[in-house]
Amino acid sequence: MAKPTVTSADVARAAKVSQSAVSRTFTRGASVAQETRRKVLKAADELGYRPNALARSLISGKSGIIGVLVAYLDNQFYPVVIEKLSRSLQAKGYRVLLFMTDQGDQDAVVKDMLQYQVEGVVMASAHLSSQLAQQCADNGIPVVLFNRYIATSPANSVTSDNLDGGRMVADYLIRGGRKRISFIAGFEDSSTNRDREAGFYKGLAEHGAVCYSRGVGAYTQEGAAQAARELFGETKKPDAVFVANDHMAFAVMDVLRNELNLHIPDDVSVVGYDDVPQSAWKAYDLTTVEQPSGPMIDATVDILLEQISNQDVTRKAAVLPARFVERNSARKPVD
Amino acid sequence: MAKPTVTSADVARAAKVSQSAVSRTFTRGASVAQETRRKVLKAADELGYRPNALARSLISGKSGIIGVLVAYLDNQFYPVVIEKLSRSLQAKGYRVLLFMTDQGDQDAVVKDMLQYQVEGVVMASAHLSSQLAQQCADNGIPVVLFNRYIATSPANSVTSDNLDGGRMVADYLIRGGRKRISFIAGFEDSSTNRDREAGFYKGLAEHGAVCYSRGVGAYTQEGAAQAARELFGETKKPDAVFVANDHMAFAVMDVLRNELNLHIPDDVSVVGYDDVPQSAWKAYDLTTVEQPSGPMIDATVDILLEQISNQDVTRKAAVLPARFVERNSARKPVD
DNA sequence: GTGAAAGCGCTAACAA
DNA sequence: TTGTTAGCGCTTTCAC
Repeated sequence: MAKPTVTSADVARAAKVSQSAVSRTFTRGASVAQETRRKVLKAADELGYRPNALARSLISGKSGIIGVLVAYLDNQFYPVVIEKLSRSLQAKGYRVLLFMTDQGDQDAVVKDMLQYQVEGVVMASAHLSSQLAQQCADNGIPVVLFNRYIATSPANSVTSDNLDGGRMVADYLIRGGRKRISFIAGFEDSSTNRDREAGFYKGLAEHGAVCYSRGVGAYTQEGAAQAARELFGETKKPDAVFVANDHMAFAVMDVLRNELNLHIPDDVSVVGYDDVPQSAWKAYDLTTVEQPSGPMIDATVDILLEQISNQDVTRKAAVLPARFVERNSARKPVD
Repeated sequence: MAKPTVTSADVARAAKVSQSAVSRTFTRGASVAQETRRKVLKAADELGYRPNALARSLISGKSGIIGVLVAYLDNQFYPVVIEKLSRSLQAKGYRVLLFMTDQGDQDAVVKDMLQYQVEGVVMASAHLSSQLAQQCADNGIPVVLFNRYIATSPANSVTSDNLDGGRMVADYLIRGGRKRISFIAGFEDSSTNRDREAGFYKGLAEHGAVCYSRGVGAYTQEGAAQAARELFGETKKPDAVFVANDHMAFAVMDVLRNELNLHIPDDVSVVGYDDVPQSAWKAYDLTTVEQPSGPMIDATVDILLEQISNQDVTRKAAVLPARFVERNSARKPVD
């Protein structure tokens, strides 16, 4: 288990060249003669040399690390995002330093990221004090708030058009002949929930309708299940429910079917939001609104890389179009 | 957007102490006088100083970074693992450098991790050339193969008792009165699949039974669905099927119910493996075998940290007990 | 194209 | 306890 730590100096010695020649050989775009390069690579290979990225970062001022902050991975939307983000960043030559964070320790986490000289930060944490993004901005580090925004923050944001998405849901349910349409919220103070709910109400209003009843699921399945039990415990039950995300919608469907013996979509229409992979699973076959995670990731990476290279610090707010995905958990409009 | 990069020297100057005094103040366990520490902290706070972790790592030889390699996050088992692993490591003062890897680029990824001076590596990638783990071992970096093992590798491994798990499934199905019991495999060359399958056959044999038919799903839902269609396309259909993981089992259940109009568990018993969160969702209510992800992560972190601090490089192979989880996708033994 | 020399920001002896 | 002094392994002028 020897770990002799081969350095560029060792390689230089073996190849009988200067240490800088070794450095140049491993630096893209440096001018090295064919022959020198060959000698260096040969020696490096024999010694098992690998450049120390930390030392390189120290002097170059570029760590090649992007910090990613996530609150939880229960909702499959986030694993999908992490996978795509990670792959995209890797392809561009960056690495992901991943942090899971609860509300409590966010401050320490951001501090830690900063110490590791991350070149950019992606925050997909639901609760997010606007101060944290500010802290990064103060250090000149670009931040992208993913799937959330804070109006007062200097941070960039990438979201999908939750307002329009909510509106589409309302429109679809009304056209499907629904009369008593309810809503189960996520976190009431999250931007995603606010926009989806506002768009939903607007859509109802366009048809002269209003929301029949309302519960709060706090983006958890237990919360959503409980909210469903309450909303459907009334004598005059809703005939449709818009749930603020798919993750909660699955729990709602389970309660409606298994505890309340309601038939979906005949007795009640259920619509979710996100279009996570499970929505397409036949046992749920959930009508929902797609958040285009691919394009959202692309936008995130674009903004980040651009702000890392340029000093352009214009605040960007990308809003990608939402797409209604019709499946079989909500009664279809007859038209 | 100034980014003046405050260094310890700047703080020293402001606090009128030496640069080393600043360093000591930010080094746990160093001896600094109350008064000195106070002055330093005050100056640091005013200047907005944060120690550069990269510089620190360079000299201390400890990066505080653990590399984590994952192949894909479709199967919810892995997001759960990543979340727990990440939280546990953070709590112990380490950070996670996350890499998604396909078969093709594994080599480059490991090279990259090594360059970043990771202190340990967790590999949860399904296909894994034993050579990679070897490479890390050569550099004296502890490696834990998570949920997989390679007999010929010097790497540690943490798994659950897949052999016993497979055996329990066979036993349960037989005791449930099943006669034509089939198996849908994952990756045939993965250790998880090999052990689950071997244990399963052994369990059948103990009752004098054999496997009725067999398909391969390659741990994908499409593959599993196709395998199910084939196995159940025969005139004499199976009356039970053990699917090598939950992720595939959901797809199998969907095919059985929606395409073949079979009733679960009356017509056919389905048993999965992993006990991912979705298994408890009522639409599936999948009987399965739990892999204890919590204890598995604990073991992983323990092994890693111990080998990082000690030079004890004894190869460890932790095998945690599996637990049968009875739900309602398989006919229950009457006993 | 190449080598010498000067650091990047920090920790860790070593004296004082 | 404190300051001084070497570097950690690398990139990057700068002459040659």
